[in-house]
Amino acid sequence: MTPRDLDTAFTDADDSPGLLLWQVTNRWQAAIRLTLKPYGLTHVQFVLLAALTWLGSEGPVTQKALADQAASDPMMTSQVLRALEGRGLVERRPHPQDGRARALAVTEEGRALANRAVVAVEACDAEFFGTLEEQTGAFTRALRRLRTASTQE
Amino acid sequence: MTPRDLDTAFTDADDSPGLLLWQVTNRWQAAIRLTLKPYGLTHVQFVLLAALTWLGSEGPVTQKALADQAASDPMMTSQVLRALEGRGLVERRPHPQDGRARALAVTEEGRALANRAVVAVEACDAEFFGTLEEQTGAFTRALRRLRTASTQE
DNA sequence: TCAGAATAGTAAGCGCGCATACTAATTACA
DNA sequence: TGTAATTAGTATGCGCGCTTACTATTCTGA
Repeated sequence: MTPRDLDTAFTDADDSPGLLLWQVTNRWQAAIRLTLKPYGLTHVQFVLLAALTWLGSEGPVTQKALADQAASDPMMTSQVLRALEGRGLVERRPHPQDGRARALAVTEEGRALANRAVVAVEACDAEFFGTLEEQTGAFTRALRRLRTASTQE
Repeated sequence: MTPRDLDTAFTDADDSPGLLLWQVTNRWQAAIRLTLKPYGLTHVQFVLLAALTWLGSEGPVTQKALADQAASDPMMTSQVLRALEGRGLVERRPHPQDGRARALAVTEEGRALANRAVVAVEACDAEFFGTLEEQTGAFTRALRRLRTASTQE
């Protein structure tokens, strides 16, 4: 197929890294959604729960700190954490030092769920990116470079 | 930082290709959104308008055919095309052969807008993926492989 | 000390991506 | 030919990603 009415530099839409990135991410999201369905978690819920579990339950973690760690925006973080709190997976106490902030903590149930779900997610990722074989490292490195580059702008 | 309470295979979250893919795509979407703002187009609107312009205005193009070409889902396609029709960028006539379908056509104004916007989008992509330099080809190939692999499942 | 700037968190709202369900028209097949 | 299966398109609804605007609290510096 040849474009007649569109002045594009690409012969085929399959050569556009942007479009491909978009399509691949949509498919990856669908795979993750399917994987997490048995655990009753959405992707963002899983990411925040896992990140909070990662950060540990000793020091008081604010929503801002969690959002930074998970690269999630503050609004989404606030909304999802309240949902997780409603399910008893997370606690949101007032922060001892900062009156504006929340002191987050994973419950025992939340930690257990995170650890069960993370196994499934990593298996899903391994399957999804498995087709890259020995090029997985280069692909991951490229993604890391793109992320930091677009942050600097 | 070391995970104490999460049993993960990754030392750092930056090693997960899935998380990186998600973050990079979010930043790319933000860049595209900013680029298309002066043209009054969202990303999906641009993709569908450009794809329809690409397909040409001679034969009757159905929404299904356009959705397949653009890898957009039928619901989104329907909704966005009605918005584009409201702005006079697209026409949605009844299909001459198939009573269920719509015969899509770009208006002159729509074609002109698509051609102006595509320049900006390709410049945005060039800037965004420019940091990959000579590895851009390998990156694009990896994305293409991931897309087809996840389709087969 | 105290007024202004910065920060943590939330409300409301918009467009996207997708799932489910439905209507109307077409196609396939017995 | 007539009925079943398929297909094009749309309504509804949910969660995501983000923007704007707002409150309450903390920090900063004259």
